Amino acid sequence: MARPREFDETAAVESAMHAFWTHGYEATSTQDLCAATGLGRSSVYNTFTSKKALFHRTLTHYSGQGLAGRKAILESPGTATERIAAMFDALVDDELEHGRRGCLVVNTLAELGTPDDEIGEALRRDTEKQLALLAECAREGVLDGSLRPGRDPADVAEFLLSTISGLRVMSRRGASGEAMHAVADLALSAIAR
Amino acid sequence: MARPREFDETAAVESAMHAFWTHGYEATSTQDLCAATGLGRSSVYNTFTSKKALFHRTLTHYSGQGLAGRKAILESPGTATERIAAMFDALVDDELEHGRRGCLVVNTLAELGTPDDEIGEALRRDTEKQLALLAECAREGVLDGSLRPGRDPADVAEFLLSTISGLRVMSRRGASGEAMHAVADLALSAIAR
DNA sequence: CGAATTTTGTACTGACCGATACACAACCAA
DNA sequence: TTGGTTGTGTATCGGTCAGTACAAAATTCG
Repeated sequence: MARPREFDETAAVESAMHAFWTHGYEATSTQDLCAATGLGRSSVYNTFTSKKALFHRTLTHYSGQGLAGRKAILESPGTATERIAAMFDALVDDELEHGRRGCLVVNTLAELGTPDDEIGEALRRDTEKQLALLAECAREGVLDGSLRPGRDPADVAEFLLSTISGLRVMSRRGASGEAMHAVADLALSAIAR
Repeated sequence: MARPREFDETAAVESAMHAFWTHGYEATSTQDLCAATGLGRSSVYNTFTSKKALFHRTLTHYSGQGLAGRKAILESPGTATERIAAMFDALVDDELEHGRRGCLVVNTLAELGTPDDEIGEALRRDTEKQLALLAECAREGVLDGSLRPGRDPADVAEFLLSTISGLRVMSRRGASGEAMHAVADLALSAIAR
């Protein structure tokens, strides 16, 4: 072995993540990334190869964290309806507390679409996992009687993810917490028993 | 007077609009705009002042067109529920036909947030007008009996706009037409009698 | 201690960015 | 025809972009 790193790689990824999150992919320059992480250019390129590779790293980190948090909420005790309501509450709270950054995945989808590269693949994978998580919850809701039966759980999952995306966009445009809660409540009323 | 323009200004705005729409604000260079419009740099800058000014022009053009189309649908004959369903159908058809560009306003909100300048103002104004249109429809729906009463029309409008945004993001990530229709149907079921 | 290996800081690369300068072309009014 | 005015094409501006070259610094192992 040789000279050791003078920084924490995960911390650097998180700093870069916030830079990309608030300013978007294109508008975040490599200089911005150096400033955000506190690293020199050499360290950034030596560790992360390229801007795009660092963004990909950032995206998978974000996705992993987000999915873990959502999974924790959707697999907590209570009826499926209660858990979905808690998920919406957490989303709104998060937006109000952290300055309406929206969702990195949604922001990236809107800015870049679904590119035919590893970025697009990361976006697709995140979407699939979110849908799987939500569909499972929809199935449980029918069993525990808190969700209306008769709908395809996959459709319910798509509806919930669409509502989540809608709320993220709402937050991005500065909508009030009350308005966001009202939207979540209406969405819930479409599927709750 | 002097030498006349050799191009149609509105056509140039529409060409620029499609460039911004598909690639985003930052990723569209002034060279791209010249190529898309067929104009030289001089003509672009002489006519539109700057990239940002052209984008603003593009955004207001988009907003005006979009609002006019939506207004035509939401003020057509039929119950409010039928008209809202027609609006969703038109949105899904539009996305399937035109290559999943999403909505320029949603894409811009996600990429730039709500900046404290004329761009942000244009985004806010579009949102306000969309909400006003949808709220009026929600009010009519209660009167004609096709929408469930008891909800604040402003909340219903926020819910519908959120669903629209969600569908636009869905389209951007490549969701199927069936999935989008299912989401629209579920959203409608939350507010229809 | 020194040889090998990796990180770090500084300087730099060519390419492209948005925007401009300016000569010239094209038109109208007189 | 001529002078005034505006549009267009070409060349170019300084600045910033993502990425790299390379030497000095810092560590482990022999």
